[in-house]
Amino acid sequence: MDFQLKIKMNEKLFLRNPEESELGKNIIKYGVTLIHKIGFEAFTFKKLAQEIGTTEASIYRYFENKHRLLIYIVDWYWSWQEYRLVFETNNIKSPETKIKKAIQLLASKVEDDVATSYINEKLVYDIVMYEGAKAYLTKQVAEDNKLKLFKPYKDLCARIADFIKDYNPKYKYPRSLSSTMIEMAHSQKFYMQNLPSLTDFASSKDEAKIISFLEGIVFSSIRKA
Amino acid sequence: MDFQLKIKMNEKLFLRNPEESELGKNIIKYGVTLIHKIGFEAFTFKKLAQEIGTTEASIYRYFENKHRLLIYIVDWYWSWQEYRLVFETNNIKSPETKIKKAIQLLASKVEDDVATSYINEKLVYDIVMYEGAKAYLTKQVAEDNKLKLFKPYKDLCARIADFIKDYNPKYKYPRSLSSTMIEMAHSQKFYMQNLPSLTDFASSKDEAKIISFLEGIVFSSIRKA
DNA sequence: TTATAATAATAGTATTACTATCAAAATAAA
DNA sequence: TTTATTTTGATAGTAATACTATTATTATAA
Repeated sequence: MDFQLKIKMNEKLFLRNPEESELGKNIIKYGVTLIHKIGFEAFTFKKLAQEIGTTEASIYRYFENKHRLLIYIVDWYWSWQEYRLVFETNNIKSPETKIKKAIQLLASKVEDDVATSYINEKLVYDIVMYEGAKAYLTKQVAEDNKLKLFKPYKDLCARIADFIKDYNPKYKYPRSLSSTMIEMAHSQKFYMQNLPSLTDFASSKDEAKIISFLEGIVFSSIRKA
Repeated sequence: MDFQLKIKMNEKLFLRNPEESELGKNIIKYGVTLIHKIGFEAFTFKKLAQEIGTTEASIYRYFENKHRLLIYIVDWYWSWQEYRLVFETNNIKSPETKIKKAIQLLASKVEDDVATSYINEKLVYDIVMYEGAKAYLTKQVAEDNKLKLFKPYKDLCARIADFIKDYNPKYKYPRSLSSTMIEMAHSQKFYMQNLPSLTDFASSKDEAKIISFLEGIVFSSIRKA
């Protein structure tokens, strides 16, 4: 048995579908490694072209600009996480277990999944942690939103919000709690690694504590009186 | 009686102290309005110079680059919020009241305070909401942190964490809860305005709901069993 | 085999992110 | 009040960024 996960990406993200050619896949693959290495601000299509052994102009045929490529990567990540969540919670009844699974998937160290050939999930996880917010923290957020570029994030958020509603239909803020949980899974980890005094977690060994912290927040909030 | 709030800024933020000259104050004042207007990505020192009626080179004598100016503004904001918190919680005993005050200060619409002459707090609030995370989401976060550029944020976080510890000394994650609360006060508002399906808040009229949501998260987490 | 589509090679432009120099103006010290 | 010092303005210049355009070459599909 040999399965391969294929995520259908929003067509507005690209000018030419990167999945449909070697060059396209290389743009994603080396785009991920290069953004991971030098950061999104220093990242340029020229540097990426050198890395791949192609030209700037060729990359511009796939992506309008580097911001779109960032959203592509981030979208891919949220879709991937949603897929994992659906898979892992399948056949599970208990909303509590489902919520815990969600937290665990978002906050645990990512293993290099074999499900996708040319995308390194570990690196993508870091990119979302460091650069993810930059996808929407822009002046064009309204335009980009109209093109549904943030749908994967919203879908994941809605799915977890549904678990929360299942757990306690009377809780008033399921979506806000869901987005809080998702955001904090990533940013508490960023803080832990870079600004540890903003957290109660010391080394990366403290991953279990992040999970305990998030479970605490979520379940104490939605516990029925 | 006429008081004026003066915040002492970290010297590493600038090459020349902008508070000590007209030009310097204009850089801050019009820096704030211009970043608010066009966003941090599109913002350049050249455009700012045109706005002020000075030259690019003159601005570079105050700030090494636009990222430092952003941190300056963001730092000013966190210091200002901490000052307001200290002021508003003075003489209050109850940690519960103090925590509620903190939430209210962070999540409520900012009134244009007269305490500071040349800085428009309302605009700064929006800048922190839209651009604040970009201050630390960079590859140089470690370096910048060594220069103590994030101290104001950490100080505020630590202060609220202390309230939490007062409320319940046994709660295990006071700092993470504090940073969660601070972050979410801003980002739930951003979502409400731009990506409302990530929240349960509709219009900006729903500010009270954000406060109720945050209070729910915080107090249910730290309530003693 | 030819048509068509994708890529490489090259060039070019406006803007960004600075640095350098020197003169003019404002301020402080003698 | 003159002189010295500091701050600003004016101007120039550079390397890199963020693109667009053109044409030749190569791969793929009809």
